[in-house]
Parts: sequence; structure tokens; C-alpha cells
Amino acid sequence: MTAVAPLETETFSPRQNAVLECALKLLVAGGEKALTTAGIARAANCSKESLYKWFGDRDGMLAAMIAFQSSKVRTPAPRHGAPSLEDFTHNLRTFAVDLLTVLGGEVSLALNRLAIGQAGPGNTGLGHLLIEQGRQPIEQRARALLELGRRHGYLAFSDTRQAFETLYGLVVRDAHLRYLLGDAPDNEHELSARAELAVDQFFRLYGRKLLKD
Amino acid sequence: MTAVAPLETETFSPRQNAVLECALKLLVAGGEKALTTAGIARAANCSKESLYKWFGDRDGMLAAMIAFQSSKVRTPAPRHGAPSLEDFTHNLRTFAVDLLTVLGGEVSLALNRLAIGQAGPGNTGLGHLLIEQGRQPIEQRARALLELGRRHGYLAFSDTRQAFETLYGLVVRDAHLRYLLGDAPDNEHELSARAELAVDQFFRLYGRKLLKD
DNA sequence: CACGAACCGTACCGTACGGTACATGCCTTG
DNA sequence: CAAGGCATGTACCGTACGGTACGGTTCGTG
Repeated sequence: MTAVAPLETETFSPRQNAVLECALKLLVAGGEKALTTAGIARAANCSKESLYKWFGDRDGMLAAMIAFQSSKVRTPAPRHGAPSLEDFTHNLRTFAVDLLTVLGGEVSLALNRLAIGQAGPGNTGLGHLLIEQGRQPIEQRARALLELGRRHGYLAFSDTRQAFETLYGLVVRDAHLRYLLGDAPDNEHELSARAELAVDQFFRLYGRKLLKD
Repeated sequence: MTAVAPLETETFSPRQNAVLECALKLLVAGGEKALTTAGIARAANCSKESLYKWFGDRDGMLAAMIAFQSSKVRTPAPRHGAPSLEDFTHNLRTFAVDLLTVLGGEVSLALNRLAIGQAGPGNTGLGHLLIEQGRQPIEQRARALLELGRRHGYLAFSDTRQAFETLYGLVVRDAHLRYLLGDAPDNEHELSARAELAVDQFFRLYGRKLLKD
């Protein structure tokens, strides 16, 4: 099919991007019930007919919103070279804080709530889309980071996926679900404290014994 | 307030329980969109008027469903006494498997999807209810288990909450969210393997060095 | 300038839902 | 047996949404 598509920035026109941005704002502000076609058209100063012309139907609109949001996020590649143990630890902590920040972000929460609310026995489309577009980049970045640490002798593991999932669990715990259910996200101080503790625990599980005593 | 209420099975009449059971079945089968008042009345052979008489409105119905479901779950208290290390390890693994099984259960997933879909900027009612009714018992059971292990010298920690959250993260990882988004739950074999690994990791973080070499 | 494409705003249609009202029937109670 | 409460089932109402159709406007193009 479209296996040769080289750039994913061209999936939508600027006008459509603006409309999707408005739709995201609406979703964040009022949840799924506030995301009506009429509401989007009114907020974006466009006609419903254009919405249906561009996105097909409401589900296409939701999928487009997910794709658009994921296209906005650039996953910063960790600068390679030869990081010291301190650098690498700092990288891990930064990743942990970034992860918690992203998961607690308004737009991410709204889209996750949307996909989860839609998910049912048969409706796995949005969910899988969200996993693909939102989760995979994070996992790729984390796996690259972990393997970098292994190459430099700071970490020891055989299964990258297992190591990543452990790190994810230590960092996120049940925070994501609490956020989704409406709990107020933690402040920046708690966030970094959690990240530090999680990375510390992760090193005790997967770090080579380069740490003091 | 009702601190002396010995039995919480009396919150709803048997007839109402049957209706709630039907409503849960509908929710599990078809998601939130299938949970209409007319549908519930038809499936339960009752009238809409009775529904509104018993539960007030639709939100009251949802809250009653959560309360009813949580009232069905009995948290088995770990048998006290003096467990050996093997017993205690087995208890932890059982807890881990139970936790994953509960979180992956159809009813739990459906209710969580419902509450998450409803959750928004102001709508935190159902979410908090779900946290209180569904989460607290599990946490209490786990904390009791952890402190039992500490009393017997198998574990060493100062902050029970921190230890519990670590155990939770190691056991659950991102499984709950994947379930919620529509991923098929893991089979029993994967489940117990995950539980075993998680408990092993937890011992390496919080266990006294009673493990071999 | 003339033409056409794209788009906006609005009006419209069918449907489906939450909630209410009412008529019928069952079952307890005096 | 009579009467009243309680539940069922159906019909009904207002509303709001997804989706479509249409007239008017803007803008690029030959």
C-alpha cells in the first residue's frame, strides 16, 4: 500500500492541522461528550461538510487527531558518544521525568480517555492506533537508551524488552491509571523524586555493580 | 458514620442486585454505548421507571454498578501465623497473579473503561469511587502482606506505601493500560511467569539478603 | 473578466437516548 | 374480599447528535 510514504508531516494540510488542533482543545476542555462535529466546526470556523470531506466520519476524525498529536511529538534521540555513568544516569532520569510528564499531559490523557472509552470487545482500532503512534516511539527511545547503557557496561541484561518493561513499571507504577481516573497529576518535585527513586531501583536490578559498595 | 455497619450486602435489594448484574453483563458485552436505560430495563425485565426510582438517574446507576461489583469481591486475608520464606514468597506470587487476573477481568476492565471515559476536568466522581472501592481493598491486602513479611524478617523497608507501589509497578507494568486499550489479556502461563519475575525483582529490592548467594 | 473549485454557514433529517407519565397486573395486608 | 403499594411495559417528550444538502462567498486560474 503506502509503504513508500517518506514523510509523515504531509498527512494533513495546514488548515486541517489547525482544525485538528481546535478539536484537541475541545477534547481536553470538555472530554468526549464535548467533541461533537458541530462543536468542532464552530470552534474551528469551518463547516461540518468540510470535516466529513476531510476525515470521512467521526471515527476518522478521532484517528486523525491521534495521528496529528503523535506527529507533533518529536522523540529526542539521546546524544551518542561516550557518556559517563553520571551522564547515563542523568539520561535515564530525564527519560523517566519525560515519560511521567507526557503521560500526565492534558492532551495525552484526553486522547487516552477517548480511546479507552471507545474500546470494547470489537472496537480496538483507536486503542491500537494509540499504542502504535504514542507508545512505540517512547519504547524505541527507551530501548536505544538501555542498549547504549549496556554497550558502555553500565547495564547488564539479555532481554531488552523485559528491561524496558521493568523500567516502565518502576517509573510509572499506577500513576497513569490514577491520572486517567481523574487524580490530579503530581507536581514537578514529586515527579523528579519518583524518577530518581525508580532509576535507583532499576540500577539495583539491572546495573552492573559499579555503584558504590 | 456507618462505622459499625457489619454487613455491606444490604446496600441493595436482591432484585436490584439482579438488575445490576444484568447491567454489568450489558456493559461487558457492548461497552458504554450499549448501556442504555431502555436496554437495561429490557435485559432485566424491569421498567425504566423502577430504574429511576431505585438509582435516581443514569449516573446513580453507574455508581451503583461499581459499588455492587466491589461488594462481590472478597479480599482473602492472608492466613497469619508464622509463614516460612517459601510460604511468604508463594503468598506474594499469589497476590501478583490475583492482581493481574482481577485487572484483566472483563468486568473490571469494563468498569474502568466506563469511569475513564466519563472522567474529565470536572467529572472525577466515578473515578474516585472506583479507586476507593476497587483499589483500596487490594492495597490494604498488599500492605498487610508486606508488613507481615517485614515482621518475619523477610522484607526490609521503612515506607510501606513506597514498597507497595514498587511491587505494583513491577507486577502490573503497562499491562493494565494495554488491556484497557483493547489488547488481549495474557494467558495464565504468561501471567504466572510475570508474577514470578516481579516477586523475584521485588525481593532483590526489598528483601533481606536471605536468598541464596 | 469569467469560470470553477473549495469552503463556510445554516438549515435540515433521521435516529436514539435520558427521563417522565400512565395503564395494567401482582402481591401483600387489614 | 377489598384496597393500596409496588413493579412492569409501553407510550411519549424534548433534546442532541451524526450525517447530508444547499445557497452564498472567496480565491486561484485561464
